[in-house]
Amino acid sequence: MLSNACKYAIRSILYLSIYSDKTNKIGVKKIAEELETPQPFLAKLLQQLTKNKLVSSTKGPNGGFYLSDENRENSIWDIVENIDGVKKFNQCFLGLSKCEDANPCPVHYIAAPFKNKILSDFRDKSIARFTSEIIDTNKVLSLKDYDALKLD
Amino acid sequence: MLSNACKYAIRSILYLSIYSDKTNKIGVKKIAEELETPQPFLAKLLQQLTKNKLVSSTKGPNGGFYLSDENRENSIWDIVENIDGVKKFNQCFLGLSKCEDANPCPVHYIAAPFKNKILSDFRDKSIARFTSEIIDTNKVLSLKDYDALKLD
DNA sequence: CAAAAAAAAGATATTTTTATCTTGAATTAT
DNA sequence: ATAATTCAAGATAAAAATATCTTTTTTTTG
Repeated sequence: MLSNACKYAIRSILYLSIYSDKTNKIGVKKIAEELETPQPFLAKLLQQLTKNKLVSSTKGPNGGFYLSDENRENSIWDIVENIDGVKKFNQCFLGLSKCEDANPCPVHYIAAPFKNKILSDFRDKSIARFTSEIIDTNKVLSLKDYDALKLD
Repeated sequence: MLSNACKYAIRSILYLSIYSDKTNKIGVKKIAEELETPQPFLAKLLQQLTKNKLVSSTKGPNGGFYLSDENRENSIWDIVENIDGVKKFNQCFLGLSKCEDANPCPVHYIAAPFKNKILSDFRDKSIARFTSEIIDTNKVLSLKDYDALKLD
C-alpha cells in the first residue's frame, strides 16, 4: 500500500513533530537511529521533503531538520502524495484497473471502508493534530521510541 | 500489501475456478487476455502454482490450466503464502518491526481489523466457496470479465 | 508416426525500489 | 576568518520485482 520510502517519511515527520522545533533541530543521523531506518536513504527523503516544504532544515553546526508551524499544518496525506503519489494508494486490492462500487472486486467491500478510514485519518487532520492524538493515546513510531515513551 | 504477482495469481485461480474444470482447460494466452495481465509473466506464475498443487495443468493440444476438485479445497491464503509469503502481508502499515496491540503504530487500530477481516476471508474459505460467493454477489475479476458476466 | 499444440524449464532483460557514496554549499561557533 | 558541522545535490550501486525469450518436454490429433 505504502512504499518503504513513504513509511519512513511519515514516521520521520511525526517524529520531528514530536521532538523538534525551530530551536531544537535534529540531524539525519539521530533520526535514522531513532526510527531504525537506513541513514543515507532517509537523508535523500528528508531532502526531498524539505524541498517540497513538508519539512524545514538549516545547515551548519546545530543545524538539522525540524517542523515549522507551517509544516505542521500539512497532513499525512500531503506526505503520501509527495512520496508515492495518490495513484498507488487508490489501487484496487486485487489489481483491477477500475474496481469500484459498480464493478467491485471480490474484496472491494472489505477494502473500501478501510481505505476511506485511513484516507480521512490522513487527509482531514493536520500533522499537529495527528501528533497530539499520538501522544494522547500512547502510539509509537519505532520500538526505540516506544521504550523512550514508556520511560518518560 | 500484495505484490502484482500475487494479485495476478489470485485472480487467475478465481478465474479458473469459475470457468475451468478437468474437461475444459484454459491456456495461458486466454487467461492473460481475459484478466489483462502480462502473458509470459502469468505463465511463470501458473507454472509455479502448478508445481505447488494450487493449479492443475496438462500439456498438448486441448491442454491448459484448470482447477481440480482438490485444488478448489485450497484457500486464497494458500496462494498468498505461495507467492508473497505471510511476512509481507503481516507487516505493519507504517513499517514498525513489531507493531501490535501492546505497542501500536498510529494507525494500528485502523489497520488491524481490516487485516483480520481480509485474513479470515482468505483463510477460512475454500476457493470453491469463495467462488460461489463471487458469483452470487456479482463480483468481478477484470473489466473484460465484468462485461462477460453482465452479458450472461 | 508425424506434426501441432501447449506447458515446463531455464536463461535473460527491464524497471522500480531501495540504498549508498562523493563532492559541494551553507551556517555557525570559536 | 576559519574550521567544523550539517544539509544539498548529483552520481552510482545493489536488490527486488516485473517481464520476456528460447528451448525442451509432453500430449494429442490427424
